[in-house]
Order: sequence, then structure tokens, then C-alpha cells
Amino acid sequence: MATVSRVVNNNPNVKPQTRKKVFEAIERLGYRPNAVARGLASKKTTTVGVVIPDISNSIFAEIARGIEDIANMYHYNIILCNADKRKEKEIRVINTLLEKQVDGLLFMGGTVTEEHIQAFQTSAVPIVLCATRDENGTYPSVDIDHETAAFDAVNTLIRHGHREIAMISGTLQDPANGYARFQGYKKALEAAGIEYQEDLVRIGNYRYESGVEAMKYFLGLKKKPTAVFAATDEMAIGAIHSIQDEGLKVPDDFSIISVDNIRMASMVRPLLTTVAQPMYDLGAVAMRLLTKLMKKETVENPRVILPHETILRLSVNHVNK
Amino acid sequence: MATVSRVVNNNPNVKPQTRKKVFEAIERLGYRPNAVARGLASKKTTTVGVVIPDISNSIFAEIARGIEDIANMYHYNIILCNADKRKEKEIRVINTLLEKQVDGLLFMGGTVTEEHIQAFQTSAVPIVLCATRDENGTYPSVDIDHETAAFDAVNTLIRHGHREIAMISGTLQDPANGYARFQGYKKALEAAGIEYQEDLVRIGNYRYESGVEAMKYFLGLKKKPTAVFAATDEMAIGAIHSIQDEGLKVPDDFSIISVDNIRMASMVRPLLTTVAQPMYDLGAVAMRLLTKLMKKETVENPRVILPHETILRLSVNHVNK
DNA sequence: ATTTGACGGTAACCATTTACGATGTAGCTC
DNA sequence: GAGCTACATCGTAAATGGTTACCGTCAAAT
Repeated sequence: MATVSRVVNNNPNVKPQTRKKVFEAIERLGYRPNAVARGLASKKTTTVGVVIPDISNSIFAEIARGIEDIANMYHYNIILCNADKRKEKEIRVINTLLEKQVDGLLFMGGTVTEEHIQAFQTSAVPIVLCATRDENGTYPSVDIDHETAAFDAVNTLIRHGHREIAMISGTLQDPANGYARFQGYKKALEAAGIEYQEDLVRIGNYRYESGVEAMKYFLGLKKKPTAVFAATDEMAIGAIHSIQDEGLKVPDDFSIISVDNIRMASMVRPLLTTVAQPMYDLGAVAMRLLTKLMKKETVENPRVILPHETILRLSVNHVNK
Repeated sequence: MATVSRVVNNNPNVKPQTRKKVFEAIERLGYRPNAVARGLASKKTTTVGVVIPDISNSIFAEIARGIEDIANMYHYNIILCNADKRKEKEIRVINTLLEKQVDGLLFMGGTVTEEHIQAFQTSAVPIVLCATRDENGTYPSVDIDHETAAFDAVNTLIRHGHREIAMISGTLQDPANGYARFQGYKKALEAAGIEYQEDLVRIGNYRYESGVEAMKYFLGLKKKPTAVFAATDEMAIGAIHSIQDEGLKVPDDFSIISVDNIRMASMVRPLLTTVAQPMYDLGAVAMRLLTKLMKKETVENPRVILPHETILRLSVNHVNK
């Protein structure tokens, strides 16, 4: 038994000849190692759990691909759970993942509450947060700086001469895509000495339709903005179409910018100017970090902020004088 | 030990009072059941493997969501593996999934070759194919009728008076999205007595850019088509933009139709007319079928073809006289 | 002849499930 | 009221399929 275990696990302490005999027997018997038994004995499952808000959302799908590629590279498999940013569901899947003895956990979700922390603390295996952070910063995480990303977006609008800048925001309850990006908007205005006007921001739900709706509202204002910053590309695209449906033009009549850089941003007319978030890398780096933690390697900086980059395309213009 | 096992598994043969004591001990000790040990003893892991071409592709992401929702409903978790339709990788992940003792396997991939069948045959657990089929139809599967879907698409073009109909196809090596949809195109032409012209079909790679390129080619023809059928929405959208970039109009100058109905199809101007493939349901139904198979329930029809539906939107018009 | 290192075997261990047997108790019969 | 049966409840131990620490053996080198 032990010898078979050695050859299967590539342990060098086996004579080539016996190794060969074992392989022949494996072939002849159609033997397939049982990873569950192995997991029980070795206390390692070579699988990691990933809780994700929604795999059908292209942003998370892209992140997930980054995660899986790196996991695969290090011979891990991933158990994927959609939790829709709902706290109870998140807690529940964290627990079942831990019961399944995953070697590590990658968490993407909504707000990281006290209850999340409690669940995390029962874990014997490392946990890294991806595209989220906990308040106190006690857990390893990989994310971008949403506030600065938004700031940069609004700032490029300002540098193009715009001063009447509307925002289509997400809910302020959402710390990253919502609150932080909204803060970036406000700070950019403030830095430019532009007064914040409440009726120039609308709250959407990140989806296309809500971008359409929000823009309709702005179009109905007597004092219209000249540019719009949307918290997500999808809402930005909705805004663009809302404008075009009124017979107006982007960027001639309105400049539009957002943050994300989903694939669709380069599949619309005009091509969407946006602040790119490195989605694949978010997943890849988070997974890489997790592998280090699982190997108990010491990692210099367990809270990584990935850079964003504003991609100038065609939806932003200098303001019409 | 046995009693604890009983209360944890909700076995009724436990006195309420001792059940309570066990729960208290669990609470006090912070005990968490070990699913790996359970899996070894019970020979069930309550996890299913799903091999998918690419989770970052919105079609598969949507299917995956359907899979996960139903899996979750039946208390299964899923191990997700991207295999990029590459045979060796597919075979490899099938084997590691089987080693991990998944209770069932959901396979989405490219062509199902003889080697796939051999790998499947070593499996002790049920396998269902999703969005693919094997030649002989020996394995349970859930798919749409790609050929008829394409036929219907081309036919609505014909019913709108078009007779010069080009196609942007996928590679004919791909049995479903490629070959079958191309066959549907040809048969629809034939049924309408329209002669098939080789220079009216271009092979793309399903992506936006290849749609753009293919359309550019058609635009350069001396005898241009009046309508284009694209094998996928993404290529169709590329075609639309290619047309618009030349200052021409859809549907006034060209009608465009395709099959898939991805979310983006209703996020472009004009809204894309397309034959909808029920992606979420493909995943959901496949997973439901797999649960039945895993419970050894007898299933009436293990090869299900889900209906498609042509969604008339704004990219198709009657031909200009 | 002794030491050393490579190799292979033994058995404990991992955390459960489950078949089976033991125990206790209530109800019934006589 | 004793004895028996039936059933509910609980515990014991085997089984699950591996890993791994430890030990013994053997051949080669010193």
C-alpha cells in the first residue's frame, strides 16, 4: 500500500523497477486514486472554495476565469458558489465550503459584516477577499482603489472642460462600486472647485436599464449636464443609448465616462471611454496570494491594490463652448 | 459517535433529549462535520463536476448560473473547470473530477470524440452533456436544435423578402454552433429555392471582431447581400457596427439576424433580432436531469431538446425594393 | 565486518457511516 | 406481579481508501 502511495505521489524512494510494476498493475486493474480518501488521510483536498456574487455577471465571470486559471496552474480545483451578495447565503456557503475541507477560501461579496468575520474566524484555512475589503483590513485582499478610479474618471471629464457633470451611481450601501465611487466623484468635483448638486446624481442598480432611466432624467432637466460619469460601464452604455434615442449624440452633445472596461465597452458606438479595472488579474492575483498563504509562505504585502488605467476612447470630448 | 452521526444527519431514531445534548456539545466544542470523511464513508460527496469551455464567455456563464442554481436547490456543490474546448484538457479534468469522487458530471465542450467516450465509460457516476451531444446519442444530453434554429433565422429573413443572404459562420469543425447552424442556413436557402453562393459565407471565430471583418468583406462585394445571418449574436453586433461605421444603416440598408439572444442583443442600436437559445434553462434542465440520474430515478427522455424562439426586434426589415 | 542509504512493508490514523448487537422500557398476557 | 415481546434508543466495531511514521531488510560502500 505504502509503495503504491509513493509511486502515485511521485515519491522518489521507489526503485524504478517496482515503480514500473506498480504502474502496470494500475493500468491492468483500472485503478483510479480516490481523492476523498487521500483528503481524509492527508488533510488536504487540493480544492479551494470561491464565493462569488453572480457568475452570470460578466465582471465576476472574468474574475472567476482568472481565479480558475491560476488555481489550475497550482493544481487546485475550485468549488464555485453564487451568493448574490446576500449575507445569509454568503455565510451559509462559507460554512459548507469549510465543511468540505477546502484548503482555502476566496471571498467575493457585498459588505463584509461582523458576522462574516465571525464565520471567517472559525476557519482553519486561509481566506482572501477579492474585489472587496473588510473595514479593519485584517484579512488579505486584492482590489482596486475604487475611489481613486472614480476620481480619475471624473477628472478626465474636468480636464476636458466639463463642469456640469452628472453621476449615475450605484447604491451607497455598496461599499466598493457604490459608496467609494460616489466619494471619488464628489472629491473630484471638490478638487476642481465645482459645487456638488444633488439633482445631478441618480442611483441606479448597475444595469443597462437603470442607465437608460437615469439619463432620461438628466435629459429632462432644464439645466442639463454636459457630461455624465456612470459608476459602471453597463449603466454608461444605457446612458449612451438613452441619448441616441433622443436623436442626440455622444460625445458631441454629452460626454460619457465610467469605470470597469467590460468587453462590451469596445463593442458599442461610440467606443466607451472608461477607467479599466483589471478583472482577470484581480482573480489571478487573489488566487496566487491564496496559494502562497496555503503553502504557509510569508507574503510581504497581503493587501494588494491593483492599478487602474483610464482608457481614452471616443465617448468623451471637449465641452461645447 | 453513531448517535452524533444520527443527529447530524437528522435520523429520527434519537431521543429528543439526547439530540438536544448533542447539539449543545456541538455548539460548545465548535464542532463542524467533516464532509471529506463523510464522503469516504458514505461514498457520496454531494458535489458534481462541471467542465465548461470558458466561464468568461457570457453564454456559458449564463448556463453555469442555471446549473449552479439547481445544484444548490438539491444541495449539491459544483466544481467548475474551464477546458477551452481542448480535448486533452477536457479528458484531464474529467479524470481529476472522477478522482475527486463527484456524484455526477456535467460536460460542456467541443466535439465529443471517441476518447471522450472512453473517459466517460470509466465513470461510475452519471454524466450528462449540456449544449453538446455525442454522435450516437448514447449519453443523456440537453441542447437546442441548432440546425432548426438557424433555419428559422434565415427563414425570417426570407419571409421579409430577402434573397441575397450572406452568412457569418463559425468553423465547420464545431458540430453545434458551427456545422449545424451552417446546415440550417443552407437548408433554408434550398427550401426557398435560393442558390447557395460560396462567396456569401465567411468563417468567423464567434467574436465581435470577426463579425466586423466578415461584414467588411461583404461590404466590399460588387454584388452585396441585403441581409446577413450571423451564427452568433456577438458576430452579428460586429456586423452591425461594421455597417454603421461605413455610414450605412441597419435595417434600412442591411437586415441582420443571428442566434443566441445574449443580454447584449438588447443593449445595442438597433435592438438585435435573434433566435433565442434558453441558456439558463439549458443549464438548469441539464442539472435537473443529472440529479434524477444520481438518485437513480428512471427518466422518460434522457435526450432533451429545448425549444428556441425567434425574437423579432429591430435589426430586420423588409427588403428595399 | 560494519555502516549507510535505498527500498519496501506494517500498522496507526484520518472522521465519518452503518450494520449489528446491547440495553432499557413499556405494554401485554396469563 | 412475573415474564415475555416489541420497539425505541444507543453503543460498538468494522469499513471506507488512502498517507505516513516507523521499522526491518538488503546491497553496496567503507
